[in-house]
Amino acid sequence: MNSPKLLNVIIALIFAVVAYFIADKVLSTSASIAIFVFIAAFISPLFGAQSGATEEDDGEVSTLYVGNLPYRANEGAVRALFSEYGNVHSVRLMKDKHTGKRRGFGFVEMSASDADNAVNQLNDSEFQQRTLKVREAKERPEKSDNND
DNA sequence: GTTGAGCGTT
Repeated sequence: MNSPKLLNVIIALIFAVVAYFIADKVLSTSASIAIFVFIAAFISPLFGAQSGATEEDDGEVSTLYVGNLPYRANEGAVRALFSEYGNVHSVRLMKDKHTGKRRGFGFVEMSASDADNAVNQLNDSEFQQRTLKVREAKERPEKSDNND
């Protein structure tokens, strides 16, 4: 199960240990325990969300390719736009790995049925005074969990 | 700080 939330949990754990050492150096020993409990309470919902599946799962999630996006557009606007046509699972705007500038295209993950509707509605449509190009993603499977 | 067809990252 590869999820970005898992990374947040690991970071939270490291942060808890670091906070424990810092609290142990600065504050007293009893207080350091309180810091650890405080951090533990912070990462508690993270574990619950991982084993509880609190997010709505429609089962089938398709990845949509969105091109011809304006450079001033952000993921929030794209997510809001696609949210009008269906349940948006995730929105990722691709940026250059060297400069960090937006390349003008991104990927939107949403339900298969809603995604098909969003493609037919948002494809060649006007967004931020620009014509959007919405299509199904060519590569990258949704199931990236292949372990022998 | 720029540009304008395209298919991507832990």
